[in-house]
Amino acid sequence: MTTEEKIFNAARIVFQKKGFAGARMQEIADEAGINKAMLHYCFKNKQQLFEAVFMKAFSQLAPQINTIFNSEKTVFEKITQFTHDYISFVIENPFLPQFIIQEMNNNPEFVMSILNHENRPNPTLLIAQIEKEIETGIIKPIKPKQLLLDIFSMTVFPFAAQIMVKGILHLSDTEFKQMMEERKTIIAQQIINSIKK
Amino acid sequence: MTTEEKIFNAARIVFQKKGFAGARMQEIADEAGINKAMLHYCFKNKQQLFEAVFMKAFSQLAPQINTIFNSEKTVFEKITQFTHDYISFVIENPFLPQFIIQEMNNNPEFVMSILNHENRPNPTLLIAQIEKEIETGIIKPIKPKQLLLDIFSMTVFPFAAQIMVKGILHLSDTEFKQMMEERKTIIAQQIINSIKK
DNA sequence: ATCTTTATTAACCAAAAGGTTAAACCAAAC
DNA sequence: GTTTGGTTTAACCTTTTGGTTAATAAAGAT
Repeated sequence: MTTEEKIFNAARIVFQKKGFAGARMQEIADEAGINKAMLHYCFKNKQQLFEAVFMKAFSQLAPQINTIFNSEKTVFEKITQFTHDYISFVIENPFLPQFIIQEMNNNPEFVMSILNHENRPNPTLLIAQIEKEIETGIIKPIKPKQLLLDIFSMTVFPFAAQIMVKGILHLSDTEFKQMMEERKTIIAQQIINSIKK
Repeated sequence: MTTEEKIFNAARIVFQKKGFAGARMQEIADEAGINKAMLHYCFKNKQQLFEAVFMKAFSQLAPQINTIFNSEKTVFEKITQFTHDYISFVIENPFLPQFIIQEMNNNPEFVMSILNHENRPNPTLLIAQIEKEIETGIIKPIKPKQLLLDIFSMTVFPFAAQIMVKGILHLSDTEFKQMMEERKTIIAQQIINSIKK
């Protein structure tokens, strides 16, 4: 592992745990097991290091969504596949959702600039498809954007609010993980069940 | 408005926008229109000022939940009332969910200590009730905790991830607010529809 | 009026944090 | 072996930040 990779991984860990404002360059250096000056040798400054980490995190999440949303499947198939794949991915990266949401709120300008080009999550095609299937009579007349919001809410929220969820529902780490495993299939069933005609 | 109230309100605004680590005492003082030394005259230090703000925020959210969850209504009525009332409240305090979730993740020790006494959200009664209604045959056989998680996810997530949601679904402030108004009734319909026998 | 207590401020302080520098290290090239 | 280039570090610098202090203003009490 190159020094740059060591720094990047350390930065990812610290930024995801503490957020941009709470993270300390010294802590990142310690985590990486190198001198603080090396951070600035490899990355210009804290902001740029953070942007590298954030961009990576975001670019891991976003394209997945598009691939599924813009495939040739039916809406029901897409919902089933998305919830399953997304939860599988986030179980392996449980800090990502909270990290992205938090920094989006604390740093909207920077994040919006990312959202404006690249392979950002783009639901327009899926929305059109939902409208079509509503006309065809496959799906009940609902608002597509509300449906999308439901899907995202049910998949992402439990991870974003992980600590609170564990606290209120009295879940151990393993119980939580097991609930999330169940959700891989439950969510799609539940949603499809409530919108199919 | 007393000076202490001015400080508290200013602190609430700044903490909710920037989080604990990102907030600056000077910024809070400016927001309150007073000298920085007054902060320390009224509140011992940043941590205590933050805890006051956080506690207030949390104590606004939590008891509401209990009142509804432990009332004498049916599960369907509780779901309907909770989603409606909760969204109404959060529309007026749109920064609260993200604020609480963020600080829970960044400061778990402190927050868990709050979750351990007081009138914390306690779903045990509601869970028992759900199990009973499943036996009675009113509700399909589902896992109560998954149901609770669905309800929270659908109500809270859109506010916690507000910026991202607006960005991805291309919503203006008013469009977002209108969607949330709709959700006051949509969510309960959707959930009840998918779990009633 | 004067004294005492409570608010409020400007100026200051020490520690923390991000960032820089100049020197040391260490490989490969000659 | 010495030079040359990129790495790495210890020590240092500057700015920011939370927090303090000592002096001032305002408000009650006597």
